[in-house]
Amino acid sequence: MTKVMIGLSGGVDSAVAAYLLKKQGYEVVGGFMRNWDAIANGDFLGNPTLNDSCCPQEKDYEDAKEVAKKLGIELLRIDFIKEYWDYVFSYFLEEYNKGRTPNPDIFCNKYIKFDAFLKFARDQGCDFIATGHYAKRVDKEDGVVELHKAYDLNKDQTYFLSQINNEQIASCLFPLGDIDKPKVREIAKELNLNVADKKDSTGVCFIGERNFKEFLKNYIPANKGKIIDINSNEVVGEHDGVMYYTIGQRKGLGIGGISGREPRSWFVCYKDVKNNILYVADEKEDEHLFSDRAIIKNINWLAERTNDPLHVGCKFRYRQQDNGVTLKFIDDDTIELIFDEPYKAVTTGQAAVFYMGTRMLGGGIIEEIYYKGKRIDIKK
RNA sequence: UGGGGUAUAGCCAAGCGGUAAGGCAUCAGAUUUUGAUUCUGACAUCUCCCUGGUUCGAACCCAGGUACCCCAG
Repeated sequence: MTKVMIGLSGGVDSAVAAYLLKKQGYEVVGGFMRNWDAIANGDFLGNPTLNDSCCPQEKDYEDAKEVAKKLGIELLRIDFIKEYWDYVFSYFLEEYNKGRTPNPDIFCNKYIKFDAFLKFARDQGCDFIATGHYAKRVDKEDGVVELHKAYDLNKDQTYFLSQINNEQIASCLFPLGDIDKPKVREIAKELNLNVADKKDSTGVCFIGERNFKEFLKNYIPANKGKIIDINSNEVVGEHDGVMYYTIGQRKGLGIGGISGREPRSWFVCYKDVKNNILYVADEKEDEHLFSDRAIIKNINWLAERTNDPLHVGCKFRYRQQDNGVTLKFIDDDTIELIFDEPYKAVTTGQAAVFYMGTRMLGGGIIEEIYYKGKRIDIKK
């Protein structure tokens, strides 16, 4: 009998995924990962649950235990706190310190859920791991395994899986690939699962929904500086540290009305890390927010390598529509992207993920961005 | 201590005798397994710098203060 270890998070998605696997005839065992320890990791500022008698992760664990009991599967608990810090969080901090905006969850998948956890599962004698991600595994006749967008395009999470390789994909099952979220909730209700109505979790995985700036302050000290209007060069406000902001951001700038000017919303369009200056524009469609070309590094390519330019769909952030781009390999680890038209707020450190139809071809990390021939992510 | 101007929520700013527009910011909620974006809602009620006065009624009129700004010195 094929043995599968499902990552049970204590949420509704993985619970239903576990049920579906069982129904399909697999021998299923659950694995609950714990990757963040607020006390050990010095996570105090802005931590709303620090003083709670039971931290939310323990609540999730209790939920997962109840699900496992109900489904009649064994549940193992694994700590990856050190691995998460070493492979995901230290990278995350490095990126922020460079003034970029990383996506930790993509690296959490690459190094924790689809690597450390996979190894653990293998040691436990499992043939596959499975998760509650919304993504579809497609097995071709020739043995090739492809990863496609989920049937529920609204919940599709292939963006977060863009750094896992073919070998990892081949070792993983995604039971939710062909059903949508409402159906998942429905199944959970039919099974009378305790988590049937549990709210979807958001925020950085394992850390959760938080005041992000306060969270970062635990690791990146505040450093006040000027906010400058990129168009007029006037000082229009003061920030707490350029690291806390990201390109395209509107909230949290604290810029009020300015005498003699029409009151408008301001958007971050450039971060001068060296001089600790935040550049903003007061127009939603300001030219400084756009770019038309990018260099992508850390390429994880799942399809056949091509030297010819390829026109594909590209997401520069989660839940964004596919943007048309022409992709060209510079070398194995570098891709140049020419955009069909200028796109807004493409941000270094974020992932660019490529699609051909529903198939995810791979992805990489946005390294440099250009507009009209000029590099705009560094040096104004 | 000559002249002129302005004082309305955190910031801009309407209002010109009839019972405080709007925007920005902020906060809350929705959306969201990154950071953002987006959407919805809340947000001056011993109140309009202070003290008096006129009036049925004043942020708006009058008088006297106070603060700041500008031009002359």
